[in-house]
Amino acid sequence: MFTTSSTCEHLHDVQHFTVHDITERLTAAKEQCRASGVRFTPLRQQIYQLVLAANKPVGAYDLITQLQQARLLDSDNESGIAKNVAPPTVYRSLEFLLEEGLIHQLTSINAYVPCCHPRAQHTAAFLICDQCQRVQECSSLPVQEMMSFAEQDVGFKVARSVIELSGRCQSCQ
Amino acid sequence: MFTTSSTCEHLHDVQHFTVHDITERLTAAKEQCRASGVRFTPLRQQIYQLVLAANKPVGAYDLITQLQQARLLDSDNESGIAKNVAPPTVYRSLEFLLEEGLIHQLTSINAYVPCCHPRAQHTAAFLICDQCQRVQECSSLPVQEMMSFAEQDVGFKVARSVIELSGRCQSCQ
DNA sequence: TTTCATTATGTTATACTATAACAATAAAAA
DNA sequence: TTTTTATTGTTATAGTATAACATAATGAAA
Repeated sequence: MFTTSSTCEHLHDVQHFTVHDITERLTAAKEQCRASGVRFTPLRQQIYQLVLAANKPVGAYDLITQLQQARLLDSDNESGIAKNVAPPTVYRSLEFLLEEGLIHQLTSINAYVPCCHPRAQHTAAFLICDQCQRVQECSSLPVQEMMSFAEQDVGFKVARSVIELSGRCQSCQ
Repeated sequence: MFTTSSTCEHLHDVQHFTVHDITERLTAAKEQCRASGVRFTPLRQQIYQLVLAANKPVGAYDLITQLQQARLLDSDNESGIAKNVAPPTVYRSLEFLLEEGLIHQLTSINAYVPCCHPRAQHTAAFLICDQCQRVQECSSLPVQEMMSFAEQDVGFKVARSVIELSGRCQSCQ
């Protein structure tokens, strides 16, 4: 976990967490939210957990399906009828998690992954393997240079960035 | 047109073409297609023209609307009833134009812009102004470095790239 | 030229992604 | 408690994109 490449200190697999890792992350997230005075509600925790537990980028509608199944198994529910979970429910929580820097959005594939270094908003690039679905997050030099190019050389004030490279990861070649 | 920044030889506004520029582009595109043995059909030309003429990134459904209006004005059409233009019609032509390298897709805003240097597939970054909608295309050093970082340092074989920075352009600050 | 194969476009239907608007509920503050 | 605020539920719909099959136009072969 938190694989550190020999050539880049800021390159990480964003998935394939152990149960222990997930627990750790959840605890850290709780603390972070408490510290910044925002509410890490059960729903938000649950969705964060689902994003962490997935071994690939997860879509909003995947999350809806999983939430419905989870609610189906709830002790309260004896009817066996799935409670409907509507899109706004997950999109709002995803937005919260994005704002807290706990997850990243992969715009090019309409999916979400955990942030490998939860902290204040930061720019990152993502390497998305078409084959194994693995995602590597990278906030190293070339990313910084791209930003400084835009801001310093071009005079462009960057508010949001989408830097996503798709292809084949090393182990899939 | 083809604004060249003093600090970067490969930074260009992708829009605001004169009528003359558009004609020139169309001619060049015809020649390019003829040379590579693909068919630059009237529909494809028309859609390319619409993308060139727009002074901002244009969405697929914008193009559908414009196509419908254009067909409404056709000499043949005396009924005054708009012929329906369905999504596949424009998506297929957009795909063609992308493959020929005549346009770029802006994934983060679901829109399309002309390529400022039509040629074989190339990697480019885009600076998208939230305010004036202007888009600058950039294939300069930082972009190259990002690619070489992925390929050389990480061993990731890049097939497609989405590099889009949104914010405020210099003149909008 | 006629026939055949290929490519392009038309057409219908639908899948997928995301948000608006308002109601109900739960938590925090007064 | 009462009031206020934040969160979640609910319904409806907007926006983006593609599958599948029919028709038409083009280019190549006979």
